[in-house]
Amino acid sequence: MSYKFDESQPIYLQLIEIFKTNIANGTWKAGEKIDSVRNLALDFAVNPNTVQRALVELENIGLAYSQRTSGRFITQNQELTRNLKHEMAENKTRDFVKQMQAIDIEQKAILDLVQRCLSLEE
Amino acid sequence: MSYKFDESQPIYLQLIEIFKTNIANGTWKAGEKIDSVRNLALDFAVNPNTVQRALVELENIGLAYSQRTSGRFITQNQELTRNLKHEMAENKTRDFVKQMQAIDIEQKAILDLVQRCLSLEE
DNA sequence: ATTATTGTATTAATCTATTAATACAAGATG
DNA sequence: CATCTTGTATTAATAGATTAATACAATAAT
Repeated sequence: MSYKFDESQPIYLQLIEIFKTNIANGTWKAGEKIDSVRNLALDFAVNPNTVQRALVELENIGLAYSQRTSGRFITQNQELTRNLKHEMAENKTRDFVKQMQAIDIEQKAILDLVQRCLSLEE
Repeated sequence: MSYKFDESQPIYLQLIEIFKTNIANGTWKAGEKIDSVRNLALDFAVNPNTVQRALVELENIGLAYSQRTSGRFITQNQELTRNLKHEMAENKTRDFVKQMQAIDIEQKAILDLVQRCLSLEE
């Protein structure tokens, strides 16, 4: 694995984002077992406590649960994982539009930019 | 003024973003004088050193310059301020699209979301 | 039964962002 | 000339994120 972390943000927050992304895009499926804290820490080359902190957050929002000795799992609740994807998509869109409007980009120009960016990848 | 800062990122980085936004959207025009470090610090309710740090960054990328005792100014170079707007717009678009693709949203869905978000504000 | 692996908890150390308190230099202002 | 306002620099203190080194509890694996 081995990610590059952004220096401008705490690693545990970036881990949360990565984990949520894994759930949203189906890399981590509902009910599936997650790799152990220690292994994840090795993969991401960070301290186990940092991973632990991010995973506890994931539990707090109901996306995962842990079983003391058998490991940690993604929630069985497929409703939740599906919602996550939509929520993330809508939040990111809202943020994006807000930022574009803050620098005074017109509606049509926003759509054009997105379209152009998408068409670069076909 | 008085902004709410995000706890997930250093304030000086958020200040840089705010200042760049001010330039990009024309709030701070090319050649104009900026408020003093001390006043900005009061406005944003942060330490003068934090403002100073952000402003030095602004100078490093050529968007501002300081005159020892008369104050600090936005660059006279209108080319630069115009470019800033375009660069920011393109970067934000690229980031946005990347994030949306990371959570497995299809091209058409991305455009739909943006369009829906924009139409909510007319 | 023993061992290995799991999550969890604790405590100290380190590093960095921020605050805070100043001081200095230089030009503008009165 | 004296004072005020600039930007700038320095140093110490504080707060929070991260690392580090362990230890414990419970259960799965052997």
